[in-house]
Amino acid sequence: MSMIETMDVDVGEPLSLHQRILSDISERILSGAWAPGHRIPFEHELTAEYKCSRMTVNKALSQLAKAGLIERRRRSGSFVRRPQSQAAVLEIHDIRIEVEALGLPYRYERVARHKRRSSAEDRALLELTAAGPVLALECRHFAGKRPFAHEQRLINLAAVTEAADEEFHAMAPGPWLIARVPWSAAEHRIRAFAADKHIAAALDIEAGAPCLVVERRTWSAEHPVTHVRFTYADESHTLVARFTPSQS
Amino acid sequence: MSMIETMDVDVGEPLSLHQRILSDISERILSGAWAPGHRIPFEHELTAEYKCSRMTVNKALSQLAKAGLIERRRRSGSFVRRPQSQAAVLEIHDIRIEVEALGLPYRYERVARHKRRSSAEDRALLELTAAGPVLALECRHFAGKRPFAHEQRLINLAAVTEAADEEFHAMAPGPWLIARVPWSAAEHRIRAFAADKHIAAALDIEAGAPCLVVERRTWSAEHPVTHVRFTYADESHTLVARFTPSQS
DNA sequence: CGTTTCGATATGTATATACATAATCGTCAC
DNA sequence: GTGACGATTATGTATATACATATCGAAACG
Repeated sequence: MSMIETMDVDVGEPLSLHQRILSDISERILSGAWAPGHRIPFEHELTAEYKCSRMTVNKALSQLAKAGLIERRRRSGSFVRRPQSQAAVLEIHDIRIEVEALGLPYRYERVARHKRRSSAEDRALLELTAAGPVLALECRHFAGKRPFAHEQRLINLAAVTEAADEEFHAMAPGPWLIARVPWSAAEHRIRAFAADKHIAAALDIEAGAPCLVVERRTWSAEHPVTHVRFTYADESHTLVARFTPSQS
Repeated sequence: MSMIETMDVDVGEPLSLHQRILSDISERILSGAWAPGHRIPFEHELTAEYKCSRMTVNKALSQLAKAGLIERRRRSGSFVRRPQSQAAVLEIHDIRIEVEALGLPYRYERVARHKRRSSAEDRALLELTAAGPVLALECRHFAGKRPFAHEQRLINLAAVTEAADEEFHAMAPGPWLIARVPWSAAEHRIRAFAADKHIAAALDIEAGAPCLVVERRTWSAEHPVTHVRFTYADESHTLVARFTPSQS
């Protein structure tokens, strides 16, 4: 307990053994040391290398397999996989958060609200099969004095009955829904769009200006909940999606 | 073995026990039966319910925790978490695949190729700190007779030396790189853009038309590899991102 | 009354073990 | 040669067990 502290092992945090195996192997794969197709050591070899039981190694390798980094074949071993499709994680934040991240004051405004029996168009947007009551909303989100985004939303009242009595004067429908309805699936469509007259007026931009449009459909346990279309005013507004191979 | 087959249990595939626990619980959470904040049964209770060992239950719950559906607290139990940020998975396919999925013949064309010492702009795009050789490429991707996408790419030759001698006449740089360089991280930026003269000419569209632009930066084990900007011609071109809570 | 200590409890991690399952290899009979 | 078949091998799944660790709550104590 004197000078032996000079060991150059960087302890950092005390990683659990199975996490150490996991990060060891993913690093070797991602650095290219183990190229795609390479057979990684058998469980019993790793058992020896890390001096642990097969269960621990197995848990780590199973996780790597689930993350898509390796492929496991019985009797043959485990092999480094080539990433097939570039999948990136797109974080879609609440607009208030986005605006406040820019350091600007956020303001919300409800433009219109209609309760109606779903039209054919409504049903197409919500992917509803049967007719039923829906709530149609139109809102604006401001960053400082300027309109930041325009929101057109449909809520399936059969799935969210409490929404029928909500005016959405003070609270935006997004956060309101998130707080109430557990959502099990969502689909986003992203595209470029030339502002039409209505949108241009609402966002105080020129007609024909390119806008980023994000449409989201949300389900809660098989039931369509809501469809929303956000149109962003700022031409330079960007969405960011990252891919970093799943670690733990 | 006669009429007892009328049991309304849908067997489907023989799920492993721990997968059954997993999907059971996630369904109860996503359907709202167990609301956010609800304490789910203790491991020893689930052990009794499913008549299995604690290890099996533990494995399933740990997975749910990693997927972010529940939060585990020692001594207190496991609780349903409120989804905090909407994260969706964006699949970014190779353009050839995208075009062929539309049922159209795909064609690739290299427009320009320059090898040069990196400019300040190049370094900014690649997030390079030091100067070094880069390869700048400009390409077009066709769907049938019409231009589908325009590609502007920079390759960091310090990281991918073999690219220096490649002409990219027949093969697009995307698949070429994928086949050679293991990438460990990628960042995508998505935005709407009004076509300038150069892009409009390359894509055979009108100047000022709204285009979807996807920029991707790729790293391989800490080294910047490539930066690419795709500009899509078709105004109705959409990216799709899905979120479905991680199952297995 | 406040603080400290300690036991109970639920999860976290690892082991040794067992048997199932899939795939490959070698052998042997035809 | 070749086709069938059993042995071998690596992974897949589950169990019982053990001990570590964080934390809550209640009893003990100043």
